[in-house]
Amino acid sequence: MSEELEPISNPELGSHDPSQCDLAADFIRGASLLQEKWVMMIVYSLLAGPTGFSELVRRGNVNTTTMTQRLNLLEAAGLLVKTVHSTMPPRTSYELTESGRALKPILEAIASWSSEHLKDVNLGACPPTEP
Amino acid sequence: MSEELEPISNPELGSHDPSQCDLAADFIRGASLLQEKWVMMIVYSLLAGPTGFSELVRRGNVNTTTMTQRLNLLEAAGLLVKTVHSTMPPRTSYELTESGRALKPILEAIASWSSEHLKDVNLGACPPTEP
DNA sequence: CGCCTATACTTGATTAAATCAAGCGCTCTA
DNA sequence: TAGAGCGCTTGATTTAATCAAGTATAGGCG
Repeated sequence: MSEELEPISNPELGSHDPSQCDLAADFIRGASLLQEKWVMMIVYSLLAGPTGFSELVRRGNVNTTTMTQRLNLLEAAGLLVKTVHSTMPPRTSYELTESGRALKPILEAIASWSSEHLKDVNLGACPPTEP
Repeated sequence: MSEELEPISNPELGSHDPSQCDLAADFIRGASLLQEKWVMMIVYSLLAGPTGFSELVRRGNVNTTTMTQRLNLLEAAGLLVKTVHSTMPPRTSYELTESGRALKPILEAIASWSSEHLKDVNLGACPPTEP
């Protein structure tokens, strides 16, 4: 099973200067990855430390099919590494690489941005999900 | 037509401490919005200044249906304002609010992060899209 | 020992979302 | 006056996410 990530759009976003294309292209590469559903959530969750598959599924309330796919994608992109501890009671753990950990300030910035600018836009996330 | 944004997951992402719930909840609110397809691209594009509908469609290579939906969502979230200049040669422009402009450092951080950590992961974005 | 639960997935069916294709009212340019 | 462009909307199609179920096996429990 191979996961492919296709770029989200053509290059010219704001700057039409070809010398600036790299900047826009960099942004597109990063944004294309981060805007994939669950990606930021998974990375955020892994900031706390290495985690197993089922634990990730439980935390994010993601179904296993999608989680497998996203983890493969993130591994291919070099954001995390999968370590198989034992094959047959399946016991795996996922851990961020340096690239993954480098996203920490960005994710924190998103959190503080939304606390400042998204106060009223409530989606009803926090309190009740488990009894 | 009303756009609804539903939260992407349950709360406990890394911290199980209820006093930290707000931090995680803030992150989820922000990430749920930003990971919507095209959202970051649109904001990035609008950083250059107010832009019309068709221009945004051309820049991002997004189809009009999705663009309308995303713009409504972003307007509802308070990231941009729509200004109708004339009703009947339809001339509208979309402009970032302060909330939207506050995302600039975050988007720039994403660009520089991917230039440092995503070099090899090439998606074939930049050069050819239009003949 | 045999029963039960848990892990890390895969496979196939269903549902939700994004994209394509086309069109509308209107005005400005050629 | 014919054609192109603007800012959308509607309906059909393609693509992606989610649900439901199953697999092999280790370890705890009575």
